[in-house]
Amino acid sequence: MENSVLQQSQALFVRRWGEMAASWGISRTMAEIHALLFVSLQPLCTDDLMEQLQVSRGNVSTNLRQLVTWGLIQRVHQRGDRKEYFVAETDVWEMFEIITRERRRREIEPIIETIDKCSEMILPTLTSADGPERDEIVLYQQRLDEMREFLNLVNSLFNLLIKVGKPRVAVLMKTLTNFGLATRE
Amino acid sequence: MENSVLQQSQALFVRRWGEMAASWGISRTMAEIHALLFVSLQPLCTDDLMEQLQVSRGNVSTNLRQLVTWGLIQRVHQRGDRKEYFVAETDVWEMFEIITRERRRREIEPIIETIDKCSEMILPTLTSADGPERDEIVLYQQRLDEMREFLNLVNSLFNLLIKVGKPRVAVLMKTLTNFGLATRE
DNA sequence: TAATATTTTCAGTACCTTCTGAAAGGATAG
DNA sequence: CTATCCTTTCAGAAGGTACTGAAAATATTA
Repeated sequence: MENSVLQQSQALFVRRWGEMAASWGISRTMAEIHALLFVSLQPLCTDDLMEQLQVSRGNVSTNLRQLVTWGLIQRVHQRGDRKEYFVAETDVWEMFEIITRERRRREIEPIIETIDKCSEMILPTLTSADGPERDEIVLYQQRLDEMREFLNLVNSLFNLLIKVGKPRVAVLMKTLTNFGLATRE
Repeated sequence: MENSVLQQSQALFVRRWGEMAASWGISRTMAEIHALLFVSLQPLCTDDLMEQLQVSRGNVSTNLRQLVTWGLIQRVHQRGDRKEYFVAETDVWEMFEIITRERRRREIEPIIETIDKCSEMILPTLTSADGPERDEIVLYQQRLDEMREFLNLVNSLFNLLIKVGKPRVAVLMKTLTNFGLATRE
């Protein structure tokens, strides 16, 4: 089969998507598999993915399983074919929710917990220490608080975005833009 | 020098910060150096960092240079000491702006450009193709558009957040929360 | 100027993640 | 049941990133 313009365009998208994911700490191949399913009209099977991405069966299998666990793709069956096929979640907004929920749980929550623990640790010393040592503790406490506050903000923003959801994003953006203009000094 | 509670707490924070950064595709050591400077009252020199993080001089030197390039830390000089010392940008909001600006430039812009290019590529074929092939192209175009729209939204949100800035974030959050409540079905 | 202190660079090494390929496991058809 | 088709697993290999340590470069002092 010759390479159609459509295939060339899709290959370009898939490659770039993989590169972007790699720089965000996500396996390149996993992202490429997801991208390929995302742009495909028909479900794809393991052999399709192996051929198009030139990777091994084991690699495809492992990454498919992870993508299913994330909830970013689903198994589907074709009548009269034993093979398993896969389709991607194609609602970009849903994808956003899935990814941010999981990454917040894995990477934002732990750092928030750690910050709280760090604050607790130094609490008793704040009352006992004095002089330059006390200054150091107070400053450290301040910086922890600021970081904690910022992470709270990020969390709230994501929650809000997800709650607002796709249908009302346009309205939200308008509100935000107005806000930006209205409070400009 | 014995390990004070303060030092233990800071070490905990530094370690966790490094782990978090690593899962976001940022070098663990670079993040640890930044975290250590962030929680320190005094500027630190290469030897301080080498000792506390147990890494080599070359490693510290390279990562310090990168952090300076990012604008996340600055060189400072101590009277009567030849050594170079470093301090971190401690305004969390400023840090956020620096990091998001750079990462958007490196990782969001390229994928947006690629999506536009992918769209352009298939534009001519849209008029010529027909039947199932045409369906496939139309669907692909739709998915590209949705993704493009989503990335635009993300960009706008970051721009707005940065423009609003630290002092007015509280007001922004209140506005957003009201919005969330007001449009809830 | 030379002597000394400090930083930077980078070739080689270590480490960690991802990938391969083949064997084992599992499902379906005959 | 056996044969066939397909998927999963995982030990070892490959590849890529980060690190070390020492030599070179640079800066400071005398």
